[in-house]
Amino acid sequence: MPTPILSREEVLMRIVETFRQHGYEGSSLALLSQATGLGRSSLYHYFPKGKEDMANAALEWVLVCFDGLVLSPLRQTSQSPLERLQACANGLAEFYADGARSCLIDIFSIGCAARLFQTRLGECTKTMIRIFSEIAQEGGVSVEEARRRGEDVVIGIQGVLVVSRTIGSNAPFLRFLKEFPEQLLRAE
Amino acid sequence: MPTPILSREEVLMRIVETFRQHGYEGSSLALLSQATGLGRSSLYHYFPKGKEDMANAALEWVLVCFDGLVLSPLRQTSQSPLERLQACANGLAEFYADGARSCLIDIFSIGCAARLFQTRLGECTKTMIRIFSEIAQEGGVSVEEARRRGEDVVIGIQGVLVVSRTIGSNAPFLRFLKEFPEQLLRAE
DNA sequence: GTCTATAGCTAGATAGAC
DNA sequence: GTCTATCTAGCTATAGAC
Repeated sequence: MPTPILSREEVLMRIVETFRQHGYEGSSLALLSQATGLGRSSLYHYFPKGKEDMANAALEWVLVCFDGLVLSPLRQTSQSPLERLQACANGLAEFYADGARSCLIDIFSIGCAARLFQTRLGECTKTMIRIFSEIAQEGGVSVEEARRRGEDVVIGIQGVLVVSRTIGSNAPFLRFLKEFPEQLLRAE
Repeated sequence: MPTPILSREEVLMRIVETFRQHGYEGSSLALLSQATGLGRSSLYHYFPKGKEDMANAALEWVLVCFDGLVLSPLRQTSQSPLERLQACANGLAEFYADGARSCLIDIFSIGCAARLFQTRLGECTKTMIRIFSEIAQEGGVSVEEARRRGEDVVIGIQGVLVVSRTIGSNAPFLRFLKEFPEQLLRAE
């Protein structure tokens, strides 16, 4: 069969999807090979250290995507904090496919992947909390309260993904997206 | 060596702990054997269908524990809704070891365990939402709003466990426990 | 860069002695 | 009930031809 030419980004997207669905330990090389259409050897060509390399690249790539879709709208200082948060909500909807996708930060915090990635995962979570806190502060919320609300938003994102996944419905996810911008900025 | 006599409950607790830490696919029979002190053959004696049997028993057992520690305080109709929720918060602290333990409902919703358990996991999540909603209604919250807040509590529990786990701190978990009873019952 | 082949290991599961 | 031994299958990873 003719090898379909996949860009590195397309390969990474499919690897990410596999890890999201099956977790680190559940993503065998056979699955990753099938998902990317690349043979085992090709995978080792792109990722010499094997599965750990793929997971690392997947995590870094997904963080780039997350930044582009979810965080960069928050930096559009030409818009109001509420407008930026609504754009961010749209980014979240796309990034998580309306709640159908899991978060790799959650997935990689389980099992032996946790030991490999825990430092990075902690950094990411703390960064997300900080960024949402800063938006709340821009919206006039006091420093301490903004810090709590930023944490609450990240808690909400992770929690609503788990709930939506377990009940097999995106309704909680969609409700969360609709409500969190005003929750973050509400008067104290 | 003399075989330590473990009750079925103690065995189950250790199996649960293993699944919580390593996930379904990451929990090899070797790990489960080591965690329980039982040889492979003994494990198959107690759980004839192997790993799937163990995971099933672990899930059912953990639900019994959760009911005893977290949900049963909510049924103490001699107390006010707020008092019951504070007792429930204490139960959550014990059940999740102040946020250090993961939730098996989250863990089993990933990978091939998801296919095995998704119906049960959905039931559990929906039941939890319903129970917290009912407490909110008892506290005077309207039906629709109580439904939303019950969902928010379950979202909060799952989310704060993920956040606490990834940043390696129980501070978010402890704050959540302190705040959620009044959040659930607050005036509309 | 992709292929086949295979090493070397560990997985889950089973058999039969005691 | 627990033990040792073992099966088959799948795993990650590597080697070498093309």
